[in-house]
Amino acid sequence: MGILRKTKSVKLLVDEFEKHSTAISAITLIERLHLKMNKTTIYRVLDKLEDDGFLHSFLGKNGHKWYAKCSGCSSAVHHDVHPHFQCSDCGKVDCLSTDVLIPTIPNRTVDVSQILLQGTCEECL
Amino acid sequence: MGILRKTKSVKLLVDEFEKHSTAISAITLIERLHLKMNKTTIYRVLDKLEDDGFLHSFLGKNGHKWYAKCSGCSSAVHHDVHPHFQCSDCGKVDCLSTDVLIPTIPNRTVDVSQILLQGTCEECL
DNA sequence: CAATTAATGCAACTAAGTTGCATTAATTAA
DNA sequence: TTAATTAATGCAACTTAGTTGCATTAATTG
Repeated sequence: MGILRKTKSVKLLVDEFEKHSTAISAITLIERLHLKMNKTTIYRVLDKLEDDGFLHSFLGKNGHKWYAKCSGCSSAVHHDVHPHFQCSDCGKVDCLSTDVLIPTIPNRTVDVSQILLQGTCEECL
Repeated sequence: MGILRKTKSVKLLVDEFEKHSTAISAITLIERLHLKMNKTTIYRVLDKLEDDGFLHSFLGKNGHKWYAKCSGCSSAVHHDVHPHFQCSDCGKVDCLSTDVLIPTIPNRTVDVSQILLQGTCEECL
C-alpha cells in the first residue's frame, strides 16, 4: 500500500527529490530533516514512495539504503534496472542511463540486477 | 597486514571455504562456528584472509557481507571484478565467471564494480 | 463539523559489525 | 626444550542503520 494522504512529511520528502537530481541516502535525509520529522516516518514514507513508483531504492557501497526518483516507473512495474555510480571521493551517487548488458546465465533465471560502479566523479577528478 | 600465524581459528575458517565452493556470508559462518570461535575473531580472520588475497568480499542483497575464495588473486591485485548471483529462493550465492562488460562512463573513472544478479538458481527452478 | 483511520512521534528494540583491553597461545631465539 | 615475544583471541560493551508497538495527531470523507 502506497501513500494515501498528502501530509507535511510526504511533501518535505518529495521536495528533497524534486530539487536534487542525484540519489540521496536514507541517512542523509535523516540528517537533513530530523528536526522536521522523525526518522521512523522518513523510513516509512520512503517505503511508500517506492511502492508508488515515485522512488526506487538500492544499496550504496556500505550496504546503506539510497533512494532516487524513478523516471518512467509505476507501482506496477519498476524500470529501475539501471546501474548506479558512487564517487569514492565525495560519496555522491548518480543513476546512470547507460545500459549494462546482463548476459544470460545457464540454468538460472535473473530477475533483478544490482550494479554499483565506484570511481571518481566529474567534480572530484 | 594479513595472516602471520596458522592458528586454530584460521584453519577452521579456511576449511569452510575449502569444502564449499559457494560464497558464505559472515552471518552463516558465525552460526556455524560460534561454539568454536568468537564472532569478533571470525570478522578479523576474514578480513586478514581478504588482505592476503585468499578471499574476496562483497555485499549480498540485504547489504550483508559475503566472502568467497579467490581464484588467481594475490594480496597485490584482486581480480574479483566478477558478478555474483544470489538465489532469491534459497539465498545461496555463487561467483559467476561470466564477464559483464562495464561501459565507459563519460567524465568519470570506474575502479570497482559491484554486480549482484538475483533470480532463481538451478536447484530452486 | 464530527467521525474515521492513515500517518506520526516516541521509546524501545534488533542485529551486523566494531573497539578496547586483558588473556592466551603461536612463533622465535637461546 | 624452554623462555620471551607479540600476534591472535575472547569477552563485554558499544555503534548505528533500520524496525516495531502503541498511544496520539491530523488528513480526509460524509
